[in-house]
This record gives sequence, structure tokens and C-alpha cells, in this order.
Amino acid sequence: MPDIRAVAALAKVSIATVSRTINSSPLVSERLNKRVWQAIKQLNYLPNTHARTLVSGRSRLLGIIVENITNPFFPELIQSFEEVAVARGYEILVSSTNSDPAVLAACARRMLERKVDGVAVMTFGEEEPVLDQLVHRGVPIVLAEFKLDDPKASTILLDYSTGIHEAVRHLAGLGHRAIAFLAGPHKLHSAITRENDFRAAMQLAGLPIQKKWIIECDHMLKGGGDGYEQLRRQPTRPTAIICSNDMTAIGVLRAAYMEGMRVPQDLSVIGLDDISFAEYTLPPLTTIRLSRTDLARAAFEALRTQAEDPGNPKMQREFLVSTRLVVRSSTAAPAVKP
Amino acid sequence: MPDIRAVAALAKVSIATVSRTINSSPLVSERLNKRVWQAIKQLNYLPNTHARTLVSGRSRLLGIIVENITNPFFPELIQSFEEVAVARGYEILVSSTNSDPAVLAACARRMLERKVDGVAVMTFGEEEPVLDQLVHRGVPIVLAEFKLDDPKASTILLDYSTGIHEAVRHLAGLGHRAIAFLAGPHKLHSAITRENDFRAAMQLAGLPIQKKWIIECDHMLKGGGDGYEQLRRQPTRPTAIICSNDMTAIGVLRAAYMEGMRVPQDLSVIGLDDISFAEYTLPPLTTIRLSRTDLARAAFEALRTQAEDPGNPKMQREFLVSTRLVVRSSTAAPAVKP
DNA sequence: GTGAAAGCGCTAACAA
DNA sequence: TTGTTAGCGCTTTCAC
Repeated sequence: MPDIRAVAALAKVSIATVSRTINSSPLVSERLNKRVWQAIKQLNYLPNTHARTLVSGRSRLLGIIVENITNPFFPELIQSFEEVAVARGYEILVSSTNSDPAVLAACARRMLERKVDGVAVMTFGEEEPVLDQLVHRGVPIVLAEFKLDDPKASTILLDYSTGIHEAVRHLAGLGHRAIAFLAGPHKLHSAITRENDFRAAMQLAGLPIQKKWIIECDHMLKGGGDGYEQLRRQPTRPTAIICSNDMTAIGVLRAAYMEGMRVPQDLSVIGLDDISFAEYTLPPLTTIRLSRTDLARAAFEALRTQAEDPGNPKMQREFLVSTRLVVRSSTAAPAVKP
Repeated sequence: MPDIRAVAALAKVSIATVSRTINSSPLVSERLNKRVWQAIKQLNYLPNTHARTLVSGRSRLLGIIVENITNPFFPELIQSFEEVAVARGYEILVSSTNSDPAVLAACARRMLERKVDGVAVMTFGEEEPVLDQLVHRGVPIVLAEFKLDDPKASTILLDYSTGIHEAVRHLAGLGHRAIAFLAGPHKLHSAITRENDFRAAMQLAGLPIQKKWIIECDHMLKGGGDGYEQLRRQPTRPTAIICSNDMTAIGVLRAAYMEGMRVPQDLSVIGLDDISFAEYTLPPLTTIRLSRTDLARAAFEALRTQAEDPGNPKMQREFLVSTRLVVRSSTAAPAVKP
């Protein structure tokens, strides 16, 4: 395996010149630049990242910690994050915590050992264990929906409000008044925010909020079915359900189908996220889209500026990602009571 | 940020002793061992992986390259791979190629730069560009369904045959004779193997193989719909469809629903993979399960033995992962023709 | 513009 | 059992 010395020898220059060349320093003359690149090609030389990191202190490694890689929302997020990171010369380290704080802490530790230049914490809750470790060591981090008073921390605010208002208005326009909300686990910031936005939207639309129709689920397929079951056992039932995420909605769709309820004739269902499966549910799911691409870009941008331009006082520390309703076929006017 | 010297100073030992301690060398006395660990705790010391890698030549980094992270099969595979790797002290680098050979080559290059100890190539086709680079540099690799005559390369053979035979027998037992197969893209080894196994199973079951009912799709949601469409336009139609993967089957389910065909009364559908969504389709999907856990474990084991015990002549170089049918509700006896 | 040399934090060979 | 020391491959002053 050729090293920088081999290249220098072949190109008949010093290793410093080779180093400058591969780092595209402007100080290298056209002549040597050409010679060095030729030697690099010829030897099939690849710089050793570990050596570079060791001396420069920068690893060009970015961590991304997600809540649950099994929820299609996250692979799509990771894919976007990787794309933009790789395009800018960064590599990514992925970890999934399954909402377990202990796992999160272990991830953070491993990322610290690998000397990541920044970490995107996309767990939407339970961030405390990482914050301590990462912030304390001066690693730039970006959080979703969680502000931290530290110069190295940035926040991505998710404006669920817009999409949720649209959803409620859409249902109200269809004639629904009895709307339930299957919330996410309350340990997630995102779940709390979404639920609060739902309440606000209902209030604004002049619709009654039924406490028993707001049920905490787990953001997973099975949880949607469980939530539906709870709703089913109640004396009065809603004509529409808004779910805190698409996984829950898909679970509801299945439970309703099993019970013989037709969607959307007997029941309207709305999800949130717009994962790629949402277009392929039966019926195709009306949902509130949260762009993974936007989120990934914002996260990367936050980390990159922190890493490459630390201490810049007028650096953007807050980012906003919006949501909007995508109407498909799981919503319709409620059946008229006989 | 404390380094090994700081720990040595605090514990009043040499840096060699600290190094031995953190590498759990048996040569350190109980007394010093304790003192060193205490200093480590006190300083909150984390060893620098890059320095370790630089001198030891081993990064404890494993790459995993998947075909398409957006297909839920792969996140589940990655999750299992990460679990077992982290448990054994390895970190993983994930990349998704979207079946693009150029992307694959770029991934391989980046992994080479990061000095991975091994790469699991789970792309099921188009591996050639990586092979050249990786094998040539002596990096252990493990491939799915692709044997390579190199001492550093291992192979995981996937026995689709068992599951596919079960599927065909299941349908035949139900009374189906007209069975279609929506294949994956022919550039994937897995797609070819699955299709061949389907033909063999049909033959063995004494069922007619209709060329026009074997259609190449793309293993994606949309592709399933397209395949269904092609089937629909034919004068005679099958009573059952076996799909090369679950994504295709989900696409078929949706297309059938759109056309007003009832599954399983009018049409039986079988998938392959058993992704977690398969249990939540409408109706729940009968499918051929391919265990991500088994696959991930085999891949890790192959790489670890290669990395930690190179040159062992009696090392296992081939692994087998099996499949089996999981019957749910998307299959039933065909409607009797009036 | 280019090169010589110091040293990033650690492991491993050798000495004691 | 413990310590001393020579690099691992590279970036980065500092001279020239």
C-alpha cells in the first residue's frame, strides 16, 4: 500500500508538496501539481484518513443518531444526509437508539472516540445523555425540536403546526367534527409538539376536543392497531383519526380493515411524515408531509458551518423545516348517520 | 481533552502501562490496573481511535454496502449487523448504492480510505467494481450469492429454493395452476436466482410455466404495480402471483385493489423477504421469509474471522442462509370459474 | 513555491 | 511486570 513518501519519491518532490497537492493548496506550482497527480494515479495512492485526522484534528466524519432505523422515515433521512455529506467530502456514522437512553449514551461515546466533527441527534427526545457528553467536549451538535443554550448546539424547529392545521381544516371541510388523535410516545418532543398542535388546530377550527380520543401510542405499526382498539371500545366513536406518524396510521388502516370498517367511507385516516409507503397503503394515505431532504440538509448545514467556521458570531443557529398536507384517498366526508 | 500521557501522569505509570490496561493486556498487575482505570475515570479519558488505527493497522471499522436503504429489508439488515458488530467492539460504515455501479465504486474507495477491516457487499449484483479495488488491496469482503476465488473473500449463499418450493406447493395445494412470477431486475444475482428457483419449483410441482407470466420488475413499490399492469393486459390471467420481493408484492396489492380485484378471493399474492410491513399490508401478506438477522450474523462472522484470524486455512468461507414460507392472508383457493 | 522537520496519540518491540 | 522508545502516515510551521 503506497504512502505519501512513495508518491513524493516517484514525483521527485517532498512529502510536503504531495500533502499540499492532495489538499488542493494554491501554493503548488502548476508543474509540480501535475507531476504529483500523475504519481498518485500511477501508484493508486489513497491518503490515510486516520493519519490526516490525527494531525489535523478533523476527521470529516459526521454522526447521525436516529430514533429507529426500522421506521422508513429514518432511512430516507439517512440517505439524504449521506448524499449531501458525501458530496461535501464527509463520511457518516449511523446509529439507531430505539429510544433507549443507554444505547444513545453508548452511541455518543463511540462517536466521540471516532472524533466526529459533529453529530445530528434525530431522536426527538431523551437527548440529555448525549448532550452532556458531546457538548461538554465541544463537539458541534444539531438537535430536532430541542434548544440548547450552547454555542456549539443548533436546533431544527419543525413546524408541524402548518400541516396539522391543514389536516384539521381538511377534515372539518369534509364535515367531520369527531376527530381523534393517536399521539406518539410522550417521551418524544415531537410527539408532544404534534399533540399540542392538534389541540390548537381543533380549537382554532371550533371543533370539540375529546380527551378520551387523544391516545398515546408508540409510533409503530402495532401501536396504531392498539390505539384503534381503544377507540373502538368507546361508546361514541370518531369519524376521523389523525395519527402522529404514518406508521401509526398504517396500523390503524389494518385494524379498521380487520374490523370491517371501510376507509374512507366509514372512517377517515390521516398520517404524518409521508414515508414512501404512504402512497401504497390501501387506500393511499392522506398525510402530512415532513420533508426528509429538507431536514437532512438543515442538519448537515448546521454541523458543517459549526465545524468549518467555529466561533462565527453571526452563524445561523436555528433552522426551520415545514410541513404540509398531501391529500390522497384515506379521507372523505363522514357517512350521514341514519 | 486528556490523552494517554495525562492518564499515565495521574496514575503515576508509563504510557505503555496505560496502553496495556485499556487493551486489557494480562501483563498488568492488579494494583496498577486499578490505579490506571481510576485515572481514566477521573479524567474521562477516551482513547483516540485514529491514533490506535494508525499504529496498529486495524481500524475496527466494518463497511456494509447495501443495494437500497429505502427498501425496509436493508435497514433491518443494517440494524442487525450493527448490533452484532458493536457488541464485538466494531463500528460500521453504511452506504447505499441504489444499484449504481459508479456509486458502489465510490463507496468502496471511501471505505478503503477509512481503512475498514472488512466490507459486507449486500448489493446482490454489480459487484465487480468493488471487487477489483477491495480484493486487490487485501481487504476481507463478504458477498451475497457471488463466489470469488480469493482467499480474502467469503460468500453467503441464500437458499431461496426451500421457501420458493414451499410457496409453489402451497399455491398448488390450494388449487392454483396459473401462477405468475414478478421477477427482480436481472442485473441482480438474487433476482436471477429467485426466478430460476421459481421455474424449478413449478416444474417439480408439475405446473405449467408461462413465459409471458414471468415479468421483470424493479423490486420497488411502483414496479409491482407496473408488473401487475402487464399481467392485466393479457388475454388469460394468472390466479396467483409470486413476487421476487415484498416491495413488489405490496405494489401488486395496491394495483389489484385499484382495479377492484379482491385479494385473496380473486387473486393470491406471495412476497419474499418478510419485511416488517408484510404483516401490515391489506390483507396481511403471505411471504417467504429471509432472515435479516441470520444474514447479518453470517456477514459479520465472515468478516471478523477474516480480519482477526487471517490466513487460517480451515476458516469457513461459505455460509448458508435459508428461507421459509410464512402463510398469512393474501393466499386462498382460486375462485371456481363459472 | 518548495522542503526539512516536528509531532498528532497511540502501540509494540525491546530493555530492564 | 513495567518503562523507554521508535515510528504509524500525515499536516503544518518555519526556513530557504
